[in-house]
Amino acid sequence: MPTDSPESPEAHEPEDPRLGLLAALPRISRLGAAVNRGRLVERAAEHAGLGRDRSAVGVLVALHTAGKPLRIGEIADRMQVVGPHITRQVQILEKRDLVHRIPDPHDARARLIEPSDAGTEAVNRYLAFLLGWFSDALADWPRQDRDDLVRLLARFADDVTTRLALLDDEET
Amino acid sequence: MPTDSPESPEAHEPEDPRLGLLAALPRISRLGAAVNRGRLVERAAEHAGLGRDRSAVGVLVALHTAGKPLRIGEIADRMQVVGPHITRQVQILEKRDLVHRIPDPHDARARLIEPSDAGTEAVNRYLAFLLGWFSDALADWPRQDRDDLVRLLARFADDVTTRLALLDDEET
DNA sequence: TATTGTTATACTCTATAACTATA
DNA sequence: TATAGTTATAGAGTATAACAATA
Repeated sequence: MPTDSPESPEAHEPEDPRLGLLAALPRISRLGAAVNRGRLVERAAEHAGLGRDRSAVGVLVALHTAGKPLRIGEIADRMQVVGPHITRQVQILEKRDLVHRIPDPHDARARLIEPSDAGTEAVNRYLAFLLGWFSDALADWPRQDRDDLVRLLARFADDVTTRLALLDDEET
Repeated sequence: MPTDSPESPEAHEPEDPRLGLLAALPRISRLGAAVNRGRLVERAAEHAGLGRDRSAVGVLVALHTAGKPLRIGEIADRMQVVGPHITRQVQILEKRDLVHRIPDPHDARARLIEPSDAGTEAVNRYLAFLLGWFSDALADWPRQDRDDLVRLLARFADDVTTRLALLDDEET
């Protein structure tokens, strides 16, 4: 029995939005775990010939998403990790010829990280595998719901990303 | 230029649903990272007096979500990790008196893990902090969008969880 | 014999600190 | 002096294998 309902004006009383959100948090967590470190992504990586280097795969995905070569720092920001971690993942990827380092024309301190042909092909296979799996999961959904989910989820994630950046800034 | 558009019959041509999904994947990943291991959850844990034990916090959240004592194996399943990991996190939590082990009346091999009063209070503060932050992020959204997001996200996550369980089963 | 959990061990992920080179 | 990146090191997160106790 709710303790904080000073009035109940109508049958369609809008419930506390926090209740739905509370239920959503663990689900976001599980979803994130599934996309970041479950057997599904393990399989996808295997299918793409990427071994079991989750973090290095993340770098390739970040490069794919950006659609252009990125500096170490940019990759670190997008992945929400610190620089040295990316330095090492990139070294691993470079040893496997999945990425190249090219000089940044605007700054001699930095290098741009660019996927090789093999890297591009691998990340494409990786994403195609994941995409197929999630498409199957949504196959029975009404188109409207599917569209809404993708649209709202994108907006939500972008809002959250923006606010997290503010949080980090204010920490400095 | 798209290479796979055999026809363009109308302005509102429904685009390939995979395109939106492709854009959604990295966002799910970022969202998951924010909820599972960013500075936000670090702050929330600090605010709740839970130190920096992300994984142990996860156990407390799992217990809170379940609303009842859970066995080690059940916690591991819900968190998508293996048993020994949970054994250790629970040992840490027990040392801090944040959980208790009680015998499982139905099976002498197992024990049920139950949050202590301190553990319950801590996880409540933790979730309240997170919930407040996410509520703020959604504060400017139209109520309809907010409701849709929460509803569709929950359904999606549950679908995915079900399908992941099938994946694990078929691996055995 | 199968299942629940624990112990022991090792590998991956990620952060902090100290440093180098360029701006 | 500030910024981009690297090296070195340490700690958290997580898995696998071998085992114990109970079903």
